[in-house]
Amino acid sequence: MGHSCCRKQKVRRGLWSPEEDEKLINYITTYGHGSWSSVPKLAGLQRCGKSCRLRWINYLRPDLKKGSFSAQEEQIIIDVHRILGNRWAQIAKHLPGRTDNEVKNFWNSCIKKKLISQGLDPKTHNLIPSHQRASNKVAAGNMLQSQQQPFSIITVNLQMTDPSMEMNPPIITLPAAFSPNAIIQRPSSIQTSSVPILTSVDNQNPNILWTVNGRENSLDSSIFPCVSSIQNTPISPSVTPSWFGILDENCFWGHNTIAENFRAPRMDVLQAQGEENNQANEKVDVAEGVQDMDASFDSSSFGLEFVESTFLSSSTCGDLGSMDDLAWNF
DNA sequence: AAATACCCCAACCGCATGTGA
DNA sequence: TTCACATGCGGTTGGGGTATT
Repeated sequence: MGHSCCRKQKVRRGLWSPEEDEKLINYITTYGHGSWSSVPKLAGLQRCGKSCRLRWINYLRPDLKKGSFSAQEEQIIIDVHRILGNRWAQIAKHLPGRTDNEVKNFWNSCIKKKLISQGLDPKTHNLIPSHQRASNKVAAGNMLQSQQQPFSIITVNLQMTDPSMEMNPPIITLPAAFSPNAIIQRPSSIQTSSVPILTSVDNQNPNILWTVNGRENSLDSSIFPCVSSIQNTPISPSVTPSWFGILDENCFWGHNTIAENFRAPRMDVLQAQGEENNQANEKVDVAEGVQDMDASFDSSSFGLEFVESTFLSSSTCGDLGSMDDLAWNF
């Protein structure tokens, strides 16, 4: 089969020779790549444009970082992958000099195994239950620990204090005691895109605005002029979320202090479901929502900009000099 | 020393999306 | 609006190197 660009002429395949590399480097450094499809002809290469592009991006580019990944880079990959899943190109953007292919290979050859050896599911980053680790089987119908906990109802109450709300997203503060299985209600008047960040709760240190992966971000609340609040009815006050955000139009998601992801559907969604089911079934729906978290994580369509902003804020903690990294591009 | 298994990673493949005629 | 082509992305493959038997 081959690429459409390869059918027109005979093309070489396989590993690149030093001579081919030299030709490509000479051409691109002199003329730039312009249209990749015309590069091989102009550079005197019997390769397809796609192959040239890949070779340049993954290997020949002068700004590439050579050598093995540092521990810090590895941690960044793990952190971003936890949020974005297998979006290698997005992950690589957080690692200057690294390519998506390189990150992907490193993940598949090293990190994946490391996580598994630590008892973590490399897809979800959740702890693999011991019985699954032993048998590598998922018992149908089994519920995670977090799913078995009771849930409470939380109402997000945003107070718009700034007319430039859309440009300055609000902080949402959480009550000290907050159940990770809470149902969170967002006022329908608030668009998802305008609520990009939610703050965390730390019972021990109320001054911390939010934390990710146990790291603290001492962000100045003045950055986010809009103030809001959440009221809830805690049932499981011993567990507080370390962070959470918006998954999509229908639900929130987050991560709690017992290292379990949770997902909370919107109240109005639940109510719609409740018209068909009785109250008992509604609780099951919530549990299933949490269970679906793992499956939906990779393919979810929540705002990447938000996620990246959140990640950058966390990964650069202690290095928060550049607040540009925290820009909200909504 | 030879055969085999395993691992890493460069490169390829197919699909999705973007762009311009 | 449609079509063709270019580009970008993630999954997969296969060759070469290394470890093990």
